[in-house]
Parts: sequence; C-alpha cells; structure tokens
Amino acid sequence: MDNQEIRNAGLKVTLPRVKILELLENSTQRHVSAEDVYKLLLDRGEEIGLATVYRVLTQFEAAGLVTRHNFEGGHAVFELDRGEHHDHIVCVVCGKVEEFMDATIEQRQREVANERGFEMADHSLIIYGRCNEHKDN
Amino acid sequence: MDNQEIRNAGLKVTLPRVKILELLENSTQRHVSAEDVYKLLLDRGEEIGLATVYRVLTQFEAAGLVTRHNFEGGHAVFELDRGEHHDHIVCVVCGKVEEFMDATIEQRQREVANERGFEMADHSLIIYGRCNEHKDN
DNA sequence: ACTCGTAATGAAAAAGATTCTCATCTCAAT
DNA sequence: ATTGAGATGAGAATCTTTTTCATTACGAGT
Repeated sequence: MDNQEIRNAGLKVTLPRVKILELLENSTQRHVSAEDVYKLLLDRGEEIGLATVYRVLTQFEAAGLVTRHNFEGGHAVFELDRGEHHDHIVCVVCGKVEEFMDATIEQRQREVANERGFEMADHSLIIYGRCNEHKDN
Repeated sequence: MDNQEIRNAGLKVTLPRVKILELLENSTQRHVSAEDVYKLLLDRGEEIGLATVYRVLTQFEAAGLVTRHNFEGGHAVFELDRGEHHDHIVCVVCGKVEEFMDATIEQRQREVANERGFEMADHSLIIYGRCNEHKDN
C-alpha cells in the first residue's frame, strides 16, 4: 500500500507523507495546489505545515508518484500518477479540467521529435477553450 | 510600424510601449521574462519601471501581440507573435528550444476539443526530449 | 501650438507562491 | 531503549506579479 510506495521512493515513511499520499488518492479533485493540500489536510484535522506539503509534493514528483502541472494562474498543481498517461483540456472561463488521450497526437509528437533529431522523453499538452456552458461569453 | 501595431491594439502610443515592442522585435532571445525585459531595457539605457513592463506585456498579450508561456521555473516568459503559430520542443539536457508546427496535431487538437464539447481557443504543447548531441546521457 | 481630461507611469507597498533556516522531533537500524 | 540521520514546523526570506496612488504624458479638440 502507501507505505510501500513511499519506501520505494527512497523516503522515510512519516506521518505527513502518508497523509498527503492518502489525500491525493482519495480526493475528489484530481488537480490540487500545495495550498489546496494544506487546507484539505486541515479539514481532516491533520495539522501539517505548508512547508512540509511543498517539500513532500516535490519529493513525490521527483519519485514519479505525482506530476506537477504549470497551468496558468501563477501556481503549480499536482496530480497523482495513475499509470495511464493523458493530457488536459481546460475551460478558460470556469477552469474546469478534463483529461484526454489521443493516439494520433501521441504518435505525431514522437515523429516530430525524431524528424528534428530529438528523442522524446516527455511532453505537456494543454488545450484551452470554452466548455459547453461557456461557449458564448 | 510599431506605433500602428500599438494603436491597433487600442492602446496609447507611449514611450514604454514603443521601447518594449522594439526590444521584443530586436532581441536575440525569443523567450523573455518580464524581468529579462526590464533588465535588457536598462542595458539600453531605458529606465522603465518593472510594474510598467508587467502591465505592458499583459496588455500586449491581451491584444494578441505576444504570447505568454508558463514553462517550468515559476515565472512566465513572453514571445513576440510573428503570425505563424508554432509549438516548442525543448532539450532537457542543454535547454535548447526549437519550434515546430504540425498540421496533423493542430487538426486533432481541434477535434479532440469538439468531441468534448469545448471550443478550442488556444493550446500549449511542449515536447521534452534529448537533442542530437545529448541522446546518450 | 495650447488646454484639458483621461489614461499611463513609477515607486513603493502589497499580495501570492515557494523556498530556506534552524531548532526540535521522529523514524528505523542497532 | 539508544541514537543518528533525516524530517518537520514555524517563521523568515525570496521571488514573481499585482495593486495603490500621486504624478506625468498622450492626443482630441480648439
């Protein structure tokens, strides 16, 4: 379970780390900022310092447990890695985020990289648009 | 020339705006942060306040003159729009940035958005990889 | 060219996000 | 249980960006 994942990451199994990982697994929000994590933990009665939240999230990222996204808004959001890769589409009006995976795009990205002598390691694709409810505005 | 572009954006033609636009056109760096712009202007002997640089860049973005990128690093970078849209491929070893445009990917993005009830307004695609000289490492 | 109202600027303060410092505490190997 | 390395918490510090507000500059109309 959690403890093993943390251990595998080469980190000591501490209460803050366990609680943060639990929260990421159980939260209804898929994309949370450090501040979000801090507050959600408070709601659950866990008083874990904000600095620790930042530290742990950064460590989880380095360990490949979570991914950090630099969406717009001046702050990073984190997402628990669940194996399956996907990209994001964000509503510029309400901020709603949906996920998608498109084989054609994935394939072409790899080709584009190769054509330019690059070996693709990773990529970040975010589509911005107006969702159903905000197409007018 | 510049003045007209600024006027077309619905902005008054002021010295700071002209100087910043000039700098973006002549700079060798394609991607500059607000801080970069501020310092490059200082180097040229133009003392324009940092707050003004932020304001003007934001206005230029709203006017479609420049694009704001949220690369990693905790700060935004701006790039002068030269008409032709393109995405970026970044070498994770040396930081080299190349630009590309792929019609297939562009097309699929629009389709993916539509399939999900979104109307695409913009997108950000960054491929990370190892360039020619760093494929080993 | 001159006047005048509006919009723009600069400096400093404020706000927001993230990192750092350091004294204290906790995990886990012995 | 002991102990030392690593982790934590609180607050300070740093960095980026925005806001405030008094002053200044643009440009429309004369």
